[in-house]
Amino acid sequence: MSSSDSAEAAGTKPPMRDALVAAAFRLFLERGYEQTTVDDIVALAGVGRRSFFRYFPSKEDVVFPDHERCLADMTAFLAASDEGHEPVLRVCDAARLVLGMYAENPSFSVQRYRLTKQVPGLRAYELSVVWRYERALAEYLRGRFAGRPDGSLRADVVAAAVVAAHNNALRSWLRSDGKGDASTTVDHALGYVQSAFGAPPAAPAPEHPAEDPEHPEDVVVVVSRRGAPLWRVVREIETTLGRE
Amino acid sequence: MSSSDSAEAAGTKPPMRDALVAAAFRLFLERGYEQTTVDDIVALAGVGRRSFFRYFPSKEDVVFPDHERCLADMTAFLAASDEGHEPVLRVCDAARLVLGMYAENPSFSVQRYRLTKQVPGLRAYELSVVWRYERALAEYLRGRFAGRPDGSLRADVVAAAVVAAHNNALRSWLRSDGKGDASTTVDHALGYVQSAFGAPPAAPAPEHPAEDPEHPEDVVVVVSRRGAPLWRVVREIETTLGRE
DNA sequence: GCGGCGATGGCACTCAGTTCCCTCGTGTGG
DNA sequence: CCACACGAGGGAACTGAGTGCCATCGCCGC
Repeated sequence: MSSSDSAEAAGTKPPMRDALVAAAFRLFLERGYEQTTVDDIVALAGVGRRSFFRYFPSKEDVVFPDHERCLADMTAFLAASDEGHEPVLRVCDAARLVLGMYAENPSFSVQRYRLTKQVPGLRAYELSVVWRYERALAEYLRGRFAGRPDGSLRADVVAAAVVAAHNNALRSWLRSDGKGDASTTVDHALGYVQSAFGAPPAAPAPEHPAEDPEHPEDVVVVVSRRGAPLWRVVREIETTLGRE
Repeated sequence: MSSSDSAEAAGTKPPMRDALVAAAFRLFLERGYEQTTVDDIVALAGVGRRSFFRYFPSKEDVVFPDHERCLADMTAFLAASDEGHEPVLRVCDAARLVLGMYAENPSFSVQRYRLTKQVPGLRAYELSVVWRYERALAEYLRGRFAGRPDGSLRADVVAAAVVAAHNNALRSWLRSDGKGDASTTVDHALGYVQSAFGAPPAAPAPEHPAEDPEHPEDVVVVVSRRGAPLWRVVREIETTLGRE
């Protein structure tokens, strides 16, 4: 955003912006989001009404004051990725970046979660924010999957799955008032997505001594194939091994 | 919605609602969405301003006049599903239901697509609509996956993947001005999701005579497991069989 | 004819968001 | 020292979406 540009570059934070966020959340928690007008917020913060809209293009934006910066961080993270990184793993790490932002201020995140949960307008706004994250992931994957058959489809589906897994873990963490360990939960959720799309789970610490990933001689598979499609074989193995 | 209740029951359509939609789209296409006020619409339709908001709770709703009914249809479809239906396959069929609504009026769908593509407010609104579809799918899957480990996570991820695949195919169809066959495209996209989540692709016409899905005796798998995770085994089989 | 009653129109209001202009402090060149 | 530009903030007035309230009209049963 325009405000974070100069602020981030100079390292100084505009006190007015923070004052507006603080005033807004006090009123939102006291009497509810829709019962609070912008005039109420600026009156409490002691600033002019016009200044509110200088810092936040809409009333909803004050609820998500740092998503613009986080989105920029994620975009930069993905742009800095090269061919050496496994694509699905990379977008999972990008998702972890977002989780980190939530985990920085647990109490603030929990308050906001309670707000967005019960205010339809804020839920809709949050959707548009999440959509931009998902688009960023999908765009990155689209570039990495270029050439593969159904590259664009795979990119969209994987991005949606990663975002869904991230949000599932995040919401579960937020529902527990930010008490537990967020990264553990999200690692597990993203591991499921990675396993579903054939990518290795994020370094699950090999238990066996000196296992060389180049020579998977500890995996011996004998398949007697009589025309069964792959999904049938996979399901057979899943039930045989007893659910991963 | 309130209006479609009585209309659907009686089979008669309120002419006023349709007149408002027609007037709105004429103006939206002529001078753009944001350049058209609700007063313009009601003036062209020859009705009172208050009546507009009786039929459409917001200006955005007039762009999606039948999604409320479609969402109800999908909910009913899922509610009518019993244990006999494979869950992932079932939500894919539910997604096809939505596609059918778009395919009913190709020209209208294409016009709306062009509109939502370039108006941020409409894109945000469409997200909230899509979100409700996704929630309906996820709720259904949550019920079907109850008991499985990570049932809620799987439900969210699969629902998101199905919606993403559906939207990818739908948008590709809309970009081609609704010329090609929409269901073929979406079948292919949903087939990818089904294969990714171990569910059978949509009835790929078994080549072998009288294959009984209850007795998969034509699949013989022998796995010598020495601590390898499932994804390694699956990858091994994939390379062995040569990519499905 | 009379009294609901549902659908509609009309008016006034709130509030988000924008436009335009003012003020004030700060620096800068003459 | 003064004039002037400039940027941050303040504030009045405006547009437009959405709501509440009430009057009106047509229709139906009695």
